[in-house]
Amino acid sequence: MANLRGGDLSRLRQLNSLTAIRALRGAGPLTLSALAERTGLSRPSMKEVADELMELGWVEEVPPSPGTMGRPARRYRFRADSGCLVGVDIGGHNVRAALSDLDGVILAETRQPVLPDAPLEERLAAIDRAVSGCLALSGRSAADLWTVAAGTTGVLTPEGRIAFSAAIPAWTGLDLAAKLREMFPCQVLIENDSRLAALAEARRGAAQGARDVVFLHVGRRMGTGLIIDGKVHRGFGAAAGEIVMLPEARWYDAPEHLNACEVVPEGTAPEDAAGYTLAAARDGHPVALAAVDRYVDDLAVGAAAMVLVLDPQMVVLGGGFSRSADVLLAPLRERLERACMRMPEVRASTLGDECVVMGAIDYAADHLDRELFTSDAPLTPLR
Amino acid sequence: MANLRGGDLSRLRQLNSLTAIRALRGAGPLTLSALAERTGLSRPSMKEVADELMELGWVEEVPPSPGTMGRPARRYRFRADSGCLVGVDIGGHNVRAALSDLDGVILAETRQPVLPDAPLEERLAAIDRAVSGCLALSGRSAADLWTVAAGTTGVLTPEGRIAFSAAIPAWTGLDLAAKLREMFPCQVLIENDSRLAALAEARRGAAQGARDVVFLHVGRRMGTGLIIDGKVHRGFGAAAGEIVMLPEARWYDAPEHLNACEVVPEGTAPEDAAGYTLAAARDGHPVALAAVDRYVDDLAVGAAAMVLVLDPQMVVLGGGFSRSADVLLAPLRERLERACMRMPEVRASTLGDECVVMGAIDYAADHLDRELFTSDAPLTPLR
DNA sequence: TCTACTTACGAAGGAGCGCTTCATTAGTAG
DNA sequence: CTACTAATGAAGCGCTCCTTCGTAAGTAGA
Repeated sequence: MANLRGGDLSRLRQLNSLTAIRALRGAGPLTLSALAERTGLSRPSMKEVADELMELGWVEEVPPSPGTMGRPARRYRFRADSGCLVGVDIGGHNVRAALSDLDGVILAETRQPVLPDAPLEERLAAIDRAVSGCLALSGRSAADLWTVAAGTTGVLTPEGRIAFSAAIPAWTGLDLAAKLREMFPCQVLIENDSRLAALAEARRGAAQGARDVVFLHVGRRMGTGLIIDGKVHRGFGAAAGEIVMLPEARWYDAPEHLNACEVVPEGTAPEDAAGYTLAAARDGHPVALAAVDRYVDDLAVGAAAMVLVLDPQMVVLGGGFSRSADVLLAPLRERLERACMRMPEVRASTLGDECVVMGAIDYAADHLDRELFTSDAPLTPLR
Repeated sequence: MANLRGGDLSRLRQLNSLTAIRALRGAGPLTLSALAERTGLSRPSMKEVADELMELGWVEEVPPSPGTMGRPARRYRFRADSGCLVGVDIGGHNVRAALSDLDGVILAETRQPVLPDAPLEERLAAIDRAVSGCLALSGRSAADLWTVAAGTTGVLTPEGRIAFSAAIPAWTGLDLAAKLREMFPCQVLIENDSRLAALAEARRGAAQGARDVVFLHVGRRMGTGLIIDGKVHRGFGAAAGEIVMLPEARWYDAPEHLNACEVVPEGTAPEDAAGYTLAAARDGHPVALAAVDRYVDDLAVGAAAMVLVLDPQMVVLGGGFSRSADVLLAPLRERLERACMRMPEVRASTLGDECVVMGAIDYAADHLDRELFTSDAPLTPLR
């Protein structure tokens, strides 16, 4: 029962303009005839719409494709380059950023290392450098920025404050949304990093095409992201997916099975320990295999809870340990098979370390689409 | 990226007609001027739309309201009576049905007792009697039926077959959707009963207005229903909410704590046992209180899992035991408070035994709305 | 009962948008 | 150079909504 407003002829024109933009975004440059066919409009009407969109700067003409029969047709394309979106992944050890055009096509990526216990200002400066780097690499300026979407570890509030972050001590309590709004003169969105990773996997990664996805971040810390009906599910208080808090789900201490294994050399840094165990398990070392078994036993409990609650089409394994998915997937599948009502597909992440920035870009693009296609306001001129 | 079709003037008229219907459904009979103001159309245009809707039978005129200044204004109302929806709750011991108009306003209700181990044909006959009864009570005929929505216990397939039902042995394997389609010459929808109860609570019960709701059916069997973003969440394989299958969630055997309590008199039928324990607990009987404590301990584990995964705005306690919500709510809240990241509101069901039929009606009404307001087909004449 | 006031009705005229039709134009193929 | 193909551009039509204005049908007060 959303919209009670009727419309007049300008509303119809607006609808048709948006339909044309949608068609162009979906299928590259199109001729007038192709556009008319796709939208169901007549050619003359389509022409008028296209002229108006050119006038406003949303669309531009490209040279006709040569070598066709008959008179060469005008071709139009959506000006995805008339603005840009930035995705930021603010992690403990790195700040990553990516810049894309309005279609979400990545144009530049940067990474800025930062220490987990670095003071607040230092991390914010790293964010600034990462974004500036992307702008420089792609030859854009801050004025071209339409949206900055940031993903970070920790529990967020619906307004974009950091309620708590174990990985980044200086982060807890920060009003990140406000800080970023000071830094960037554009729309700013904040989300949890696992949720953005889940979105990226659902849009361009292992779970492409699935509407309901459970993303499991397996690493030194456990995290999850839910995609429900194609959208990020954040929950009423932006606290969805925190099953790690439930002792009975056995997630909190699960990574210890890998860290405390005796195949790990004496004096290994805690963040590297699990890697040894997973590598040894791959080589068939029985002690390591037993540790992995205990780890997956625990992992499967929380995972089964999520699968039973949501019945997703797919489960995607991401995060640091998912580099060893070959060791983890089979036993995880086996345990889920036993526990679940209907077994979902279980896959390893295909996007790796860029998962979160990609998800941030997709999140920003989604937001833009919603603004564009659900608003009642007429299209505004660009530039 | 749903709709790539543009539209001509008839599409605009269609949009405005639907907007008018929506406005009329939302706010009773309206005068032309009021309608015009709400929809943003001019009065003359509104008149034309209204004339067309009257012609098609979707709208009719009602006598002007007397005692107003100025010339009396024509008033129009949506003809919610031009069709009807039926909701059916197929339980172990009863088949309930309710009939509503197209706005979901209940016009008749019936109940048909049936034995849990009754053969298939007998239960189907009870469904037929329950629905016929509603039609008779409201003076309608089967030809007025637009949609029949049925909720039943058990695990369903996405197509409306019964994959498994513990409560109704004869039910397992049945293609219920097909059977009901044979019986009723209209749209037929099948859903799990707990999901429909959840929908009813979210629309007209304890969780009114909440977009994300976890409904817990507590009784001799445990069940859940999820409302996410205002819609029933069924999952990819229609198996969402089956957390009772997970041993670590401690739901499966939870009711035993109440059944096996020593305050239950010797020889009590198993379905009545828990009632004694809950009643004794209300009276402060220490043994019963201890049993309730153990029960809620278990209940809270699965509930916390769902809350942590989804972060709903509200948790609603329904099902047979929710009649003793006064005994259960406080301890459940206390345990959730400890386990959860963000504490949702926890309330008792306000709809009681009619929960499922109401939910079925709401489900049918939702389906109708989607068909009406998202289709590209022009409005068809009624009658 | 009559008059003033209020509010809705209905008809007329105009503007915007999309449609169809048809002669024209700019290419390729032989 | 000619035939063929496919897009272009202009003209005319019909529909939907808009604004404006005189008229009609009630109530309130003298």
